[in-house]
Amino acid sequence: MRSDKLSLVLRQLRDHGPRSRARLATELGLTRSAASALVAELADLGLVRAAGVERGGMGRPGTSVELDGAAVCGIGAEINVNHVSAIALDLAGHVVAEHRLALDAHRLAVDEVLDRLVELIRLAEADVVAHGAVPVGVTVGVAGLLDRSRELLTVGPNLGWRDVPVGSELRARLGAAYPVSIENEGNLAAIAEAVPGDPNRQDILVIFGEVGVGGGIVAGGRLLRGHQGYAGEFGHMIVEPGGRRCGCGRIGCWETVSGLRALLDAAADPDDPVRDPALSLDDRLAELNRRADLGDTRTIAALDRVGNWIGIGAAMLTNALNPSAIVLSGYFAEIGHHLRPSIEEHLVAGVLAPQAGGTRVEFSTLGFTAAVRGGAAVALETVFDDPTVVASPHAAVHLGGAR
Amino acid sequence: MRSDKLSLVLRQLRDHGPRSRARLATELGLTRSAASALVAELADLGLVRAAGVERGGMGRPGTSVELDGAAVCGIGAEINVNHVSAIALDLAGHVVAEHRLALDAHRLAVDEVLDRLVELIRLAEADVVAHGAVPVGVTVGVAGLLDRSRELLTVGPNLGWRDVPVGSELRARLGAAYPVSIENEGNLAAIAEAVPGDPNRQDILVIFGEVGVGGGIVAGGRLLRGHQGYAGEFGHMIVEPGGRRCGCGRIGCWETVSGLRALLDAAADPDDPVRDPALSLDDRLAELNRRADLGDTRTIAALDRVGNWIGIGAAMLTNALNPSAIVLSGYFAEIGHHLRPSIEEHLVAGVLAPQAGGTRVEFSTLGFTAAVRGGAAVALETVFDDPTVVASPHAAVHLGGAR
DNA sequence: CTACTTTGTGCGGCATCTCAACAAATGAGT
DNA sequence: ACTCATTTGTTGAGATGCCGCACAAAGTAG
Repeated sequence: MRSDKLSLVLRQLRDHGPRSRARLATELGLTRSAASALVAELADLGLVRAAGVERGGMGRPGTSVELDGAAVCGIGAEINVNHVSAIALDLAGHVVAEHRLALDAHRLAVDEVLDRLVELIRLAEADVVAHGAVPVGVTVGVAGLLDRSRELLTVGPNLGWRDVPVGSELRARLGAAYPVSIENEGNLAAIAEAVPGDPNRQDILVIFGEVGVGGGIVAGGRLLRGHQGYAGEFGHMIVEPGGRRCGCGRIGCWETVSGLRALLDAAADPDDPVRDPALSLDDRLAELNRRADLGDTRTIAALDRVGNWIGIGAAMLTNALNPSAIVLSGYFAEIGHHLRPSIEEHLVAGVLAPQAGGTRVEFSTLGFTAAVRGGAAVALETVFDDPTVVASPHAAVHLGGAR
Repeated sequence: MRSDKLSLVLRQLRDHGPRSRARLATELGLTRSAASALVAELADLGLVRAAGVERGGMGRPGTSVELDGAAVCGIGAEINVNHVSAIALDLAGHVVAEHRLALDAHRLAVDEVLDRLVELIRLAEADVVAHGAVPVGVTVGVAGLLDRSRELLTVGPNLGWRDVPVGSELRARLGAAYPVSIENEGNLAAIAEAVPGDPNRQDILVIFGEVGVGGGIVAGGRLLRGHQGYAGEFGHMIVEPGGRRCGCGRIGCWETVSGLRALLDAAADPDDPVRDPALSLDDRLAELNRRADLGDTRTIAALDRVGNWIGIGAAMLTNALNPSAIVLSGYFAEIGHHLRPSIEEHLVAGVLAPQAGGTRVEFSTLGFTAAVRGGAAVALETVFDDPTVVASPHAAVHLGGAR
């Protein structure tokens, strides 16, 4: 009831920016009195504040109201092959804390990886509390298949994990009352790219490339999880029957022709220094960019080849989903400049709708923080769903769990 | 406000069947008094009625309440290459009227096709009124791409139509106040297969095969339309680069290997009687079924080949969307018995998630009424969104438009 | 300086939900 | 057979929250 309308107002401010009470009223179909009362309550909760005046032609100018992010934070975390990390975002999306630890998930025991992750979450939480904000929950992204309940990691090929009850393990470490949720990494990256309120970011397809290729689908502003939660495994669509063998055991998976390994195999001989495992991913990609910029034909051909395959796969998905944008993330973003022409060519060629249905090819600017940002956004969603949680005893439980 | 809770109760009855007021209250988080009042109001509107007693262990047994479909009807209609048709479904999903007219949309002018369709809609409407029900709107399915507003048919390759403002044309014929909406045919077929309340029918993929192959996606119980409304064009995913030329001008589209023409080309020589255009589609498929049952190797090989390709495409879509079921509709359903093994084989082989993510292969039982049923369901959704529309003056306008 | 427009707030009224009490209808126990 | 516990459905009192309206405040247009 009340919380429903509060939610409406808070979302309107998030999605469309600062505006006056009167404008909120007309846009949301409320009376000005109701809008005033709701804004007053949100102000009491510390979620909105005054933001100057709104001059708009004749009549008395309105006093603008805007989101006040400082009161609450959501925490996002990630378990990946080479690192664990955590981030805290306030309600307005500003970074309040960021922690990252490099490790080799393959070599360490599952328990140890989870312990390290929880340490980072605790650090982020301490930062949030020091910042004077209330942490409202944590969402952890995992590189693997999570079943419908999103508590059990069925299989994480790159981590080398199988049937790990990530949810209960984390709950045991963080406290049972602490709001913890688990989500696929690609799905979180997709959420991070979907900007609330932007009509061009409500139906998007995020393709995340590293060694593997994954991603997520946002449709109508909502994450598409599928029946069991396995949606978004684009990397294992079979696009080249009779092609190369994939790490998953199949032949011709999309990631065998568009993943990082495919690019390196095509661009460099086994003894090429760019393939030295000691080099960081960023350095390798910078070197490939440099070679392509200098006009090295082999590098350019390799980038074109990968771009072509990305375009072919993207076109299939676009026929099925008609997104407003395809956002390429992970390593794709680093070499986006050289990929764009070949991707767009195959996209336009392969999509039935004229002009490829208006789908634009974009490259993520979030780097490797995409998943954790998405996680924090998921945690914050509880506040937008019911703004009163900030004041409820539940919030005190969170702080209790943090100690 | 009120209509919101009424909507909640009405949907609960639709989704989970008859139940007592007390049960509605606990399931929906209301008090028994509120549930009683809401049920009384729905009964006044003629949307629910008593339905015997509900015995459940100790205590006083409850008086069950169920949906009363008879008061309102939604109308679905369809413009296809060989026919136009209309159907009327009451709130409980029962068929109240059904009309169909064979025609050749290619040879007739656009205006004439629309005139014929409107005649069928008027007939269905008259049946509804004679049945004592109120028609709440009509949704028309069209075999082609409809842009975001779903008023303009951008391109309908099989109809031979381009840039036809179907929405305004129908509104001009039916009356401006009459609630008309337009939707892609495959999308409506998908809605028809998604049964409200059934957890195994909330995330489904419908693949509709005739000469062309199309379909629709239902995710989380809601139709996925995509940014411009072009989602579900599975038939033009390019699965066989260097393969056969498609009617859309591209090469290797999925429908070139799984559409009706691909099956007939593989199963029969050009002079085979099964390819006689005078034969109905049903008769041709019955003949192919007969040959396969008798063990004709060429027919079986052709069916296997089509099944393999369907399985390959279905696997790609399943990796992306993880549906609970893939529903094969149109001509696929008629020969489903012979397609299933090869489809399932390729589905399990091509999907990353264990056991193909639990996705089941199913065949539609709705025949060629799928799209119109989906259209009627869309029209009825306005009643579930706000049950008070039945009593509002708006409903009177509908009747006025029908005269 | 006046007329007009628009914003934000305060107050009575209405609709709707909750809470508590009660009668009705059944099963369980003696 | 009778009583008691349990659950249902209804009723009335009270609380909550939104709407409609009136009014002061703060600007623009002429």
